[in-house]
Amino acid sequence: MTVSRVINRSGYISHETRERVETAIADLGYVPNTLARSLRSKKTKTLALVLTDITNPFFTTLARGVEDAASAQGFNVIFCNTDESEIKQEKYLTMLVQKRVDGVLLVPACSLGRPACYLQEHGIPVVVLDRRVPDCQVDSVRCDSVQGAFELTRLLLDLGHERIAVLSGPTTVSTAVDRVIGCRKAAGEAGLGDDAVRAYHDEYTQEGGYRMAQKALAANPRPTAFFAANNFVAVGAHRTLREAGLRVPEDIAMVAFDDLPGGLVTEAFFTVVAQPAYEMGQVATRLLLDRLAGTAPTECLEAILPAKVIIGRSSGLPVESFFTEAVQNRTAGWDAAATERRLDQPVGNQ
Amino acid sequence: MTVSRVINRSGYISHETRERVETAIADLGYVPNTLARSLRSKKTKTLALVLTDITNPFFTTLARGVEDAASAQGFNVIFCNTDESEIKQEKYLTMLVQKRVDGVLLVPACSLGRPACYLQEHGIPVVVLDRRVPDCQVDSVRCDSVQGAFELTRLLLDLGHERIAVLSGPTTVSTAVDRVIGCRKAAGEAGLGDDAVRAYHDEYTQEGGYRMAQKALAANPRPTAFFAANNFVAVGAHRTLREAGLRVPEDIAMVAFDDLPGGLVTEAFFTVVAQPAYEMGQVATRLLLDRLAGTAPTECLEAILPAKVIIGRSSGLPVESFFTEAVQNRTAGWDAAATERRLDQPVGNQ
DNA sequence: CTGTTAGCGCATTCAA
DNA sequence: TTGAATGCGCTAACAG
Repeated sequence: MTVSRVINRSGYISHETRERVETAIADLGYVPNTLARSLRSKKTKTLALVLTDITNPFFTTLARGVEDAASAQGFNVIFCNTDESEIKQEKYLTMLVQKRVDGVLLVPACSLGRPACYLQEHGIPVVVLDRRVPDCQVDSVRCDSVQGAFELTRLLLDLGHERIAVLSGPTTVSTAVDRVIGCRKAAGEAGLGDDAVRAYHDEYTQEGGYRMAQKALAANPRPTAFFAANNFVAVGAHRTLREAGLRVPEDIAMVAFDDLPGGLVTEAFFTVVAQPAYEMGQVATRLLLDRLAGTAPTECLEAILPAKVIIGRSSGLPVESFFTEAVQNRTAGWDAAATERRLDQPVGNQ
Repeated sequence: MTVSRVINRSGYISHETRERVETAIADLGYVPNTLARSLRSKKTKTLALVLTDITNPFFTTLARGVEDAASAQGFNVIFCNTDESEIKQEKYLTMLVQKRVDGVLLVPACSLGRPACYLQEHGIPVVVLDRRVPDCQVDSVRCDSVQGAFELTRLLLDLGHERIAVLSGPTTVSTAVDRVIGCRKAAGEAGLGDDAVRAYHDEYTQEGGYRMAQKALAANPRPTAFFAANNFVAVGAHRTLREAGLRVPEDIAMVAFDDLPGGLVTEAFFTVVAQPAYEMGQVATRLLLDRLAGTAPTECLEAILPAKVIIGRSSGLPVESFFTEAVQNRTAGWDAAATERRLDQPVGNQ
């Protein structure tokens, strides 16, 4: 119909017919059907964000970044929680292919590349978020976990700690592995033996943190500092310490990965490496949209965003904050300027 | 094609053709197109959850309840953040009509019924969540804010407080209004004058709480207790108190609406009325799905779920917890058994 | 049990 | 500047 032209402002239309159509639309309460449009155009204007748990404030913030960036270009976002389950993840991915979403932002439930490749094989562009997937050529956006853990550990070493317990996540998750590596690296460079750092692995949850902290406390000699590899783990570990009657930082020092948003916490208690979650979401989404638009370079991009150390009371250091030095950006010039501009602003507080 | 029959397991198919089709599907990497299916069947198997801010743990938890209940029946969920803006809300609602979602769960950005009616006029069932909308016949699921505020205030009154500052949300939001009413009601019944309760209104954010607390502190005589009408406000108000060098609860007692999830907080600091966010999402979604299935009764349902008082250190009371007595449920028998079964379990911790 | 016909609502292409 | 024809991929309703 001519109606289509009116709605999409395409082609030539006389003022008269345009108005006639517009009043008819208003009278009938007509609303165009996106499904039919998408069927025809093979574009859904829809992205998907597949993540492990929207309940985690880190992902929640990231999700806002994604949604804001997407809706700025008229795209909608479907959220999918995998709960770190590969079964659920697979279920969601096939669903997304069936729905013909234009692109997917994926926080992989495991460290394998298959899921991302699966989408690519079906012609759906993917950006992997937060975690590494070694065996797949795919765009990705994340922070440098090794570097962040390295700096956080340096803090502890400078304070004289020589027995550190790393309470980390599942060994299938790259961030959990990398944060242990970064911690060990710092201890090694400080000339400490391998037994200076003891690593524990469990779920990235409060319960996991609680359990790992119990195990760590049972070690002899007891660690003098805890390194929690994520925010939930930190909270769980702290509960263990409180129940054991141990004070932080007087009896045991703590540092952690991932900030808690300012809306949730009255004061900066934990010393953390805060990842720029909102910006990660934004950058990843813009990259994905650039891919869809054909604006991005053909090779596969990898954006490593800077994290920020925020000193809270838990480490025993005087309270201040600073950026990590290592601002890697291997995106070969892609939108780097815009990205870094954003990152001049503080990325979190606790 | 016969293919359709194989995929949908509808009608009769010989084992042989079925297998032939299935191998072909596997060979070709064929994936059915949901868009075309929806266009034909006029069903998208998609719900939408429109809320004000996914960053708030209350809504985050609610969203999980929605997603879990929806995906249990094969439905997907689109999330939309309105940031309390009616403009954004309207934009999203028209988008959802265009997308022909099967149903909408709506946390209205304002207290008017228009948005809900708009959807209903377009044949999309709606369940309103968390807030009242007086001028519209629509299903709704929420907690009793008046009752919750009443009980929380009673706690303060029992401790001898006679000057209470209610730090509430925007006057356009029903919960913000109701929580003030409940507080006033408790003071009235305790025989206190109108000046015993002083109400402040601002945004439901940390900043809002911070500002309101500053104003409240400036009053002469100073209030002896703060009632924060939501979790973010509580955190902001607490920051004000800390900056003013006032201790909680020694110098000023605090109670608040909305729990902070266990994963985020190491100990129960705030005394709160915790709303069963996850269950609210679940109940609302099941109600909506029952509507879609034609299983729900024809009249308009209103489910008022019980909240739970959790005693933390902030009020100055000994720490324990109990359910509110008032478990209203005006859902006329609808799934009430299942709902209440769920609610026997604790609904939050902090 | 299997295939055919037709149409969901839109936009591309071509004709008027 | 407008309209008519066509097909996106699927399934309801029939035939075979």
